[in-house]
Amino acid sequence: MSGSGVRGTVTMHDVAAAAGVSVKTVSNVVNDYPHIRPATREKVQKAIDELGYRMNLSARSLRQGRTGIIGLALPELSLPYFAELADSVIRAAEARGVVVLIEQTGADRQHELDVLTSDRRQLTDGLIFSPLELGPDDADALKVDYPLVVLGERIFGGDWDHVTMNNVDAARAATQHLIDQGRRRIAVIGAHAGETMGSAALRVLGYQAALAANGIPLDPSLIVEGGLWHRATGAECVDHLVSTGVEFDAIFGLNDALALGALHALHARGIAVPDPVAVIGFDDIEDAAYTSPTLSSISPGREQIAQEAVDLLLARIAGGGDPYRRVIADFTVVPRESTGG
Amino acid sequence: MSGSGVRGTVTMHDVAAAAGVSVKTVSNVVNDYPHIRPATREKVQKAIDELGYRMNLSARSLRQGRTGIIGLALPELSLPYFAELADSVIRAAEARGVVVLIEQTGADRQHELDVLTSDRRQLTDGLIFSPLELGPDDADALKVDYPLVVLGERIFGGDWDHVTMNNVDAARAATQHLIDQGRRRIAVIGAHAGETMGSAALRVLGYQAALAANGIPLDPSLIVEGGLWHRATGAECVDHLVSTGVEFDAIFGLNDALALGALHALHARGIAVPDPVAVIGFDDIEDAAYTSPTLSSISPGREQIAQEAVDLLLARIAGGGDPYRRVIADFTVVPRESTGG
DNA sequence: GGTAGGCTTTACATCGTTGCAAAGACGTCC
DNA sequence: GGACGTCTTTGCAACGATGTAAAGCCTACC
Repeated sequence: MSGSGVRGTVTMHDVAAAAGVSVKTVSNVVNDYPHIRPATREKVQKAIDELGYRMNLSARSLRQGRTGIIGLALPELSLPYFAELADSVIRAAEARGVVVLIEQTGADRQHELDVLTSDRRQLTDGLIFSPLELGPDDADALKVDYPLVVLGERIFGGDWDHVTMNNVDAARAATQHLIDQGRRRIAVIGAHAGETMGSAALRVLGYQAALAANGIPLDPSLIVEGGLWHRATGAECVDHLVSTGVEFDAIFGLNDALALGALHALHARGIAVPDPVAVIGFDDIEDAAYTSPTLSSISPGREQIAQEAVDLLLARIAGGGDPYRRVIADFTVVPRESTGG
Repeated sequence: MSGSGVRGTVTMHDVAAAAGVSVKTVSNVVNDYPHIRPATREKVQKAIDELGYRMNLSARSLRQGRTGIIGLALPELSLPYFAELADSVIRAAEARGVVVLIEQTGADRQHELDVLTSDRRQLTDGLIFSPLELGPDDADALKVDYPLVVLGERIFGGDWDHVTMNNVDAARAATQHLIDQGRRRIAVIGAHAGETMGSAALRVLGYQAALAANGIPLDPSLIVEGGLWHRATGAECVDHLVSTGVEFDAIFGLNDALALGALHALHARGIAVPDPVAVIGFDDIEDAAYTSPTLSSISPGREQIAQEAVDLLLARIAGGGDPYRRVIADFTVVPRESTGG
């Protein structure tokens, strides 16, 4: 405990005094300024160790205009996909020496807008933003004066970096996988009517493309609306399908939560999976490997998305007016029991 | 965009100049100092609005020694219980005007120790800490000079506030629930041999108490070790049970992830739930309501825990040398299909 | 009319760090 | 021997806010 008085009490001044050098020299040592005589560096380091000096980060932030914190805005952590994404982002950030401040928007449009202009942006050097409700009309709101990386498919073409995946291709692959298992009456759950951007719209496009490529007619009654992609919604969609009496031999949940809800509802009605009804999800959350039956899904390259997002953001924070980039992460189909895999 | 130049460019000085008052008066207005003439307040507010002034939080932090950020250290967000806990903590914090910096310890002892002394503690006004690996021997490490609220059951009796639940009673209730369904050969999965503190030990105690209260003999072969409370561990525990040939008609997973893994393994072996084997978990994560069959569990009052933790922490940050408190959250048994409910 | 005392406002120093520019130290080269 | 260039170190002035203490302004009361 030598020298460690009240918290934050030891300043560079104290270290400088103890080491017999100027404050600036201490600063230089701490910041690895190259031109320091080894003997000096040693003296200073010794004083630092003895006094237990810790740099005051607020002071440094004030001086440098940087906090070392990045923001991550997402709908909510209780959605497993976003929890896992946050996990990956935090790990990636930690590996690069920054920390993460998480803000939940609750998938509320106004809240998503607020996050962009919140006072908290002061605390962060940049923001990784995963909007669910903003649309192309809100592009102006994204014209912010701090580094921004946008995740997802809702808004394009602005002055920011973008990390996304090929939703159309991935959904096509998911659908093709079902077709390969001999399914022809494939329901999609979680569609968003009227949208042309966003994961829902793009994934439905992929679904339609796969059907077309296989000469399977599109039956609109197999496309079920579902606003929030929660488990409960998935169950409701299945209830809807069953109650309308449509025939179907497979379900494509536009995300895993929907698919989990679907599994639940099918089970409750005594409909077995994968026969007569196969199910595939999207996101490949951890749960998918532990449901009964296990859930086939699309793995969106979560780690890759997180790392790319953090890298892009940090590069932007570091400066350099590189052109804004759009990174497309890889996906893979993960077959499990729910599609007979 | 009037007046909003480069980010952070508008300072109190600018506002003061525009309003024709001193910088301190601007500060007073911003901080709701009571003795300000309405006319002055109005002038200043007008200047603030026109210039788009935002307070520089780094400067305020430096001056006040507070950042408005609280830390939350937990094992990992990809464990649903902790994701949901983080969700609740962030909401509670937001309602009280502070933000949350999340650090993952990966359930690694050294990492848990590091978090307590990390440079990042400089950025936070206090810490909510949910250790998994620290034990009573590490109590000294928790003697920190910043506000600390500890969650869980691993360490007691130090100078910090504590939010926990009655693990023994809750586990007893879970076990009693199984007994009430006529079960007598109840396996417990996820036990930690040799521990006397911690959720595992306490929950096993509750389990034993329930057996004793019902005159059911304790069979050690029904207590299965399992270090990390992940889904995979739960599956392994069941595999172990089955392979040793022990007879059992119920499984008590010491948390829901274990129970989910157990459901998975039982399903894979064609053993139905709840008959012949009933399953109950602990934590009542969202998933529990959507598994097939749905999973009975113990709801630990997550919201309450989060709110109490944030309140205690903020009270401690605000000062006042109140005696350290220990809050015990309420729990409820949530019966679902996996126990025949 | 003078003054005590409360309400408003202000100037200044300060929080702990880093950028800047310049000073000092030292060796080299002509 | 002196000028020059490089390596080290330094003092000072910021960064943008707030605490302190004091000054100015009123009102009220004697």
